[in-house]
Amino acid sequence: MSIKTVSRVLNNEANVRPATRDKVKAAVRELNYVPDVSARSLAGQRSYMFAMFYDTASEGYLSRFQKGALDACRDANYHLIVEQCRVGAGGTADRLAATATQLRVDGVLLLPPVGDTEEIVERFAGLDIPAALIAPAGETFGMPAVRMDDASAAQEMTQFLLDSGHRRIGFVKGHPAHGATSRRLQGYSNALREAGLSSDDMLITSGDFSFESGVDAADKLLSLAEPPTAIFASNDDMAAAVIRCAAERGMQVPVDLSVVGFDDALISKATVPPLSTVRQPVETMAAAAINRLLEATGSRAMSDDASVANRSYEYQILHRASVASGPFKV
Amino acid sequence: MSIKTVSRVLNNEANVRPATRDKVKAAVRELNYVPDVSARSLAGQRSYMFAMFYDTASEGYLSRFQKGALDACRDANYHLIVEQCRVGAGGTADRLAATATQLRVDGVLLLPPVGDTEEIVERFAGLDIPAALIAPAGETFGMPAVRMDDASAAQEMTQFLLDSGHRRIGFVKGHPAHGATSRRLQGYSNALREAGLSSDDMLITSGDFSFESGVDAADKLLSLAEPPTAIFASNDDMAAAVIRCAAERGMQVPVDLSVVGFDDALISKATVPPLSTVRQPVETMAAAAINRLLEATGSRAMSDDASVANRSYEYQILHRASVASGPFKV
DNA sequence: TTCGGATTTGACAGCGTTGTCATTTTTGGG
DNA sequence: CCCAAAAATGACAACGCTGTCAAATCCGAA
Repeated sequence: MSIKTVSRVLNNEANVRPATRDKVKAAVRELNYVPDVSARSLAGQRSYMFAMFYDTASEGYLSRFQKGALDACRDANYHLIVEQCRVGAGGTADRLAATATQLRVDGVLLLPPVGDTEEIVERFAGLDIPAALIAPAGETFGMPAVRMDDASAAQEMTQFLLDSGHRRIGFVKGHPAHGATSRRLQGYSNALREAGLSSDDMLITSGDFSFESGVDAADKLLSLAEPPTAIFASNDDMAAAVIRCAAERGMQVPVDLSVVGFDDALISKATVPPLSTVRQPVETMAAAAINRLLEATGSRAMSDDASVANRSYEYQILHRASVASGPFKV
Repeated sequence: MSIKTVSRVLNNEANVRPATRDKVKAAVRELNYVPDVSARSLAGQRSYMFAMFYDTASEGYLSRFQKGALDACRDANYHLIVEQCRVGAGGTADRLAATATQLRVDGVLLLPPVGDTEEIVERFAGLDIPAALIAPAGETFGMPAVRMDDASAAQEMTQFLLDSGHRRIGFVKGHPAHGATSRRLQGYSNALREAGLSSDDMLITSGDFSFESGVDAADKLLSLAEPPTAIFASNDDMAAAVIRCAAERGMQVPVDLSVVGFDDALISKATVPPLSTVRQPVETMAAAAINRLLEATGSRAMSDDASVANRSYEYQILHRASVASGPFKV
């Protein structure tokens, strides 16, 4: 029983007699043997490692995404290296590429806004390391991408506000570096346009997904001479900030102001009233991204699911108590 | 200029002539060379990798901790592998040990409740892989531990409620597997005892750090014949749930009920009114844990800071609007 | 200028796997 | 029962570094 035979068994290669295979497996269990990942990646062409690059994800997004990715990795006996970076800073593309190279990872996950950054995406397109883009904005250079139809979700949510009778609907944008930001704004605008409403630039404020930026945006919107009767914030943290601001001004949500968010973050259940929001299948998307990388590595049979390249994932609109309907003055 | 000399320069070893060193560095920059981590860990005795094992951390905790750890890793040119596990499940200790071994990591971070699980901690004590325990409950087997004085913080917070005139103070416990859970309860009890109050078991409810468990606990406490005038929840998610429940019952916080939490999670700023809470230096503790591992690996000079072994980290009590004072009926 | 010791550099053998290819064993047909 | 082809197994180099130790170079003092 040579060392090579053991290797064959552990890698599930063909041409090993069942009896031998069993004997090896027994010994492995007996000795509690685990193959050394470093040696494997040095000698073979796989490292059993993926890297996940992110900048700043909202708390809930990071933990949900990471969970989905880790579950998928575990199933495939892979490990996940996480790395934080600043997409704005110079040399980030080089550093990420260098990291992926020296780590010999079999693939990388580029979370937003990393996968939205052309310089970085282009860099990985030039490397021969598979990269999966999560919710990217622009050019994918033929790389696998996993995304949700943010525009439709935002449009649907806006439509819901319109259906509830709202005509002046404020919008709080997300972080400009994220692809989702423009797609969500797009959906909002589409809904207004289809309803025959002219969009009022005063009603569109900028934000960066942070609670604080939501406070600023809400202040601006609620101080308007003609304030909106509903506000759609690009994520729940900012929506919660809007609710908080409204409360401070003595406004009652949803009586005086309807508010909706995006993400179904934990915070959306804690606000009073709870927020209507959009739930993304974050864990599923993370797992899908890992599976794409696995396919690229050739370690996973192309499933039907996978053959639907770059498909969009289903969102879900959660109706909670933060929206009121009624006739509003125009 | 042999390959060995390059190795010496990259590892900052002594006995390389400055001129040689410069030449090598120039070439490295020129060729964009990065040493292969797998080869390094196979040949040498360091892998430049740490592993972080966690079960389920609250969203905010995970992202803050991970950030602190990653920042510290980056400074030392280390990488971080994350792995999720279920401490309750059988064989977890073996699997974690196997993972750490096959990965050749230079150390592991055991987050709560992983580092609270005797079986797992004991397993790592037997391995020769340095392990740092984060906020552990029990025996540390001589391993480096990084913790905060949860008991003092909870006691101080409870004292604050007492000082505000509250005499019936409800308590919502955290997840029983976490060491912090009993320490926080301890602090609460201590404060009551020192105030000469007999503790009422009816006022102590169980929870598991989740929002939902907070709802259940709040329902129980607020349904009491003699309900508390203040509730101390072991974390902010549960405290937010308490506020939400109170609101649903038509109670005004803090007029009818004072609520305090623990963690300074994002959610604590979103509640109406915002929560008084305890802020832990999570990032600092994570960085400290990494530094301990670095010391254990011998790659970091023992700093003064470090010589204070297993010291506690400073918390901060944040006073926000969720507590009212006044005379309450006893 | 020369010598001895200290400093700097390099040659070479692994580290624990996998890939390649040769060798051995098994299998089935005549 | 023998032989060829197929299947199973093993020998060995290589992956890109680091550790060890020997060789080369440098330095200052006599």
